[in-house]
Amino acid sequence: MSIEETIKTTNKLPESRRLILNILVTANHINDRIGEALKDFDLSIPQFNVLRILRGQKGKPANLSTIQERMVSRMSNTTRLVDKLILKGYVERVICEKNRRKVEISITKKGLEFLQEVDPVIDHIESEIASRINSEEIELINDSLNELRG
Amino acid sequence: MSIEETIKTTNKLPESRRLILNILVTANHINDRIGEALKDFDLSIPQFNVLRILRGQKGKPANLSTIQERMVSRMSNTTRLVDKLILKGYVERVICEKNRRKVEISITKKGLEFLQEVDPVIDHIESEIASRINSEEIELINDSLNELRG
DNA sequence: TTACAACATTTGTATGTACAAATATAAGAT
DNA sequence: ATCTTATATTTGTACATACAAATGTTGTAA
Repeated sequence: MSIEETIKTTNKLPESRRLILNILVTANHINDRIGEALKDFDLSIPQFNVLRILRGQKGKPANLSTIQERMVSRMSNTTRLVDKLILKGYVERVICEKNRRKVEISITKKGLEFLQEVDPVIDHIESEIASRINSEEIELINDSLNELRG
Repeated sequence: MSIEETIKTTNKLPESRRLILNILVTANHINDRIGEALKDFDLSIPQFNVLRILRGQKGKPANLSTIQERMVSRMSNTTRLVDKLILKGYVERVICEKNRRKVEISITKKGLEFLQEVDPVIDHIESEIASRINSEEIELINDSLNELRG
């Protein structure tokens, strides 16, 4: 379905706007699907991303600014986001000995086990979406999107 | 800059996740830029989209569900969003005579004039972003993204 | 050592959004 | 006419997010 059909506009859009709208609408579509799947796990998308970032640290704890710069969507309150994950027992927070301004955050065993449950569900959605186009097309999009971000 | 560099991960990502992340990160980048520009006009992105939808109606008023289905990102409280725009004098709301369940919403003269001020700023951002790739690439992305949404 | 700037996180407040329940109207069935 | 179901919007409540100010910490210069 074309972007015009999707947002039900009959107006002729300039090339640049068509592209931008298409990216935004597609991103929303993806977020909707992933967000819906995560709901079964009582997890928001930002929470899920924090957990994946922490797992990617492979044991090495991360501080708040590290998490923030790796987030897919930058957000302004990582403190409270991490609080939620601590309440659920998925992460823990220790004040850094060397630099007491910093806080070391790491994923717990429970968090890792939980992620292992969630992963296949999300992987499945991501694969299903991506499988609609072939590898060459994927590579082309990736290259172009990298350019667009400048 | 590759998606891996952008989100600063050293882990090898599967092709599908690279694509998905790339779309999401690029969409965030675009939203950040547009959102920042709109801040000068005291307008949020959803508010801006509602105004553009109403202008697209070319005088014909729209009801809430019409607005909702045309929104780039579906949202669950169009009533209050419209309230904000009414407070600013950009739109007006009239209860439909024929079907009193429906509400007819239309953009005011002030709203149209305001949009004319905002438009060139947003157009400029959209063109600047899109100009980083050529028309063929844009068309390829558009086609592929349409496929991805299924 | 004190003072000051830079840094890292946290908190307060306002605003935005999601979801479900409530309201109101319309259309059709009995 | 009354009851039920479907439709369209609004409201209540909880939660999320943005932004700025506040807190606490470190390093450095007078």
